[in-house]
Order: sequence, then C-alpha cells, then structure tokens
Amino acid sequence: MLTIGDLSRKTGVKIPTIRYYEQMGLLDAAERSEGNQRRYAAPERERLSFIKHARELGLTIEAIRELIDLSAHPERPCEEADRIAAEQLTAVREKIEKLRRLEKELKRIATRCAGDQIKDCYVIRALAHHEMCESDH
Amino acid sequence: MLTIGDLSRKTGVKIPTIRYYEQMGLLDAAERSEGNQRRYAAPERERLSFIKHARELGLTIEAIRELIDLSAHPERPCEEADRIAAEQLTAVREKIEKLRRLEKELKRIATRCAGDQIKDCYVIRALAHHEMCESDH
DNA sequence: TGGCCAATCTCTAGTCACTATAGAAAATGA
DNA sequence: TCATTTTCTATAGTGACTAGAGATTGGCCA
Ligand SMILES: [Zn+2]
Ligand SMILES: [Zn+2]
Ligand SMILES: [Zn+2]
Ligand SMILES: [Zn+2]
Repeated sequence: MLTIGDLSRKTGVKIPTIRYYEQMGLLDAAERSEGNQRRYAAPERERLSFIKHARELGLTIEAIRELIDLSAHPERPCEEADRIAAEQLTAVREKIEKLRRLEKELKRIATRCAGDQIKDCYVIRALAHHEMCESDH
Repeated sequence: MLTIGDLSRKTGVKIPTIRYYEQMGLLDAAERSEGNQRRYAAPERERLSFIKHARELGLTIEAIRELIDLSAHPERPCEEADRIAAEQLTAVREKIEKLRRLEKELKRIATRCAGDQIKDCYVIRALAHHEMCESDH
C-alpha cells in the first residue's frame, strides 16, 4: 500500500491535488490506515494516471468524471467517450485559431515601435485603438 | 456625462466588469451623481476602451495596470511598454506551441477509435497510457 | 520504550478575471 | 404619482488548483 506521498512521487501529481481529486469525486474515497491516513494500491494509481494524462491533454474535471463513469460500464457503446475526445480536439483547435489571430496583431504591435518616449509609443497607441488592427481578434 | 449603462453599451464592457476594473484600480474612482451613481466622460471611456482592447489581446490586469501607469509619464522612455508587449507575444506563442502538441495527440486519439464497446475504446486506453502518445505534450 | 522529526490530516483562504445574486436606493417615463 | 428600469453595495460562485495553520500520525534510532 502506498501513502499519499508515495503515490504523489510515482505519478507526479501533487499531494493537495490528489486530495482535491478525491473531493471532486474523480478518485474514490481512499482506504485509511488505523491513524486515518490515506492508503493506495495499484488501481487507484492507474486511475490517477488516467486523470493526470487527461488533464495534461486539457480535458476538464467534468469531462474526466464522465469518462470515468463510462469506464465503469465496459459493455456499453463508446460513442460518448469518442464524442468527448472529439469535442476536446475541436476546443483545442478553436483556441489555436484565436491565439493565432492574437499573435498576428501582437507581432505587429510589439515590433513596430521606434522606441522613444511613451507619448509616441506604438504599443500604447495600438492598444488604445483597435482600428489600427489588421483584423478582428 | 454617461451612466454606467451608457458606458457599457458604448464600449461593450459589462457593467459589473466596469465596477470590477474600478475596484482593481484600472479605472479611477468615478465621479458620482447626487444620488451616488457613477458618471463618466470621454477620458474614462477611452481608458476603458484601452483596457478592453488590451484584455482582448490577452494582457493580464497587472500588465494593463503597468501600461496605464506608464501612460501617466509621457516623457519617459517606452522600453517598459515595449517589453510588456513583447512578453505577451512570447506568451501567446508558447501557448500556441503547447496547444499544437495537444492537437497532434488528440487528433490521433479522437480519430482512431473503431467505436464499439467501452472496454475496447481507443480513447479510454489512450488516455490511460501516455506511452501510446507519439511525443510529450 | 521514548523521543524526534517528517509526513499526513482537516479546514480555510487565496489565485485570476470575471459573473451572478440579493436587497435597497435612485432615476425615468406615462 | 406610481411603476418600471437602472444602479448601488456586498457577497458568493466559477475552475483547478495552491498555500497555509494547527493538530495527529508514522517510522526510525537509541
Ligand atoms: Zn514603444
Ligand atoms: Zn485590435
Ligand atoms: Zn471509442
Ligand atoms: Zn500523452
């Protein structure tokens, strides 16, 4: 059995985060030692690795909760799980698009300043006037 | 003089957000009517447009506060302002890079599933095992 | 077995940039 | 004048943690 510190070291998830996941219902309430400390075995470690990986890929706690619920029913069709992954892909692509638009404008704003006094600073003027932008963002 | 509602409609910034910006010190404490309601004129409107545009470009409240402070000293050199813009550009580019890595893995995860039962679902398995990923992310 | 210190416990509050709500007061229009 | 709309303050909630206080517990060495 692993202590919460052991589990933390093995998975790379910080101790308070593990307790947070338990509170959020992503991890089942852990077994306890006589002195009320959490003890973990292999299945909890696997579950935590799943959560960690899903979080690294940007899934929300809510989406992860749904996936965990689905995992409890191995015979059911997996459409829901596939949909969650597809939606996350779409969300990431939208974020990239938004950021690319920002990058375009910021590149202009950050590189065009002659760099003299504040009162002539291109950065300050460009931030004050969206009309100077090449497109919406 | 504009009421807070007028200002909100003209700038597209929601009323509670305007009050929040005041509380955060981005907007000076507004003049008040006899009945204690906020009243705004052109300079406050320009300031708010500046804040809005900067926020749309992803700058933090803290960065915007610095830029506003700088604007109060028109004779000073503008290096600081230029640096803030450059840092934001860098931050945006880093975010794009991270998201691109996520997109790569998510694309694989979201499109490879044959789509039968949960127990065979590629999505679930791929989330459980980072080793299946093509690279770090 | 005692003592010590690291690890763990619970609970609360803080982060960021808002957003939502409640209940009271002010402004507006018919 | 009265009803409706707008505004006021203050507080709490969002998401996903992170940080701290103060109290217990665990493991190790003598
Ligand atoms: Zn400049
Ligand atoms: Zn713009
Ligand atoms: Zn599937
Ligand atoms: Zn991975």
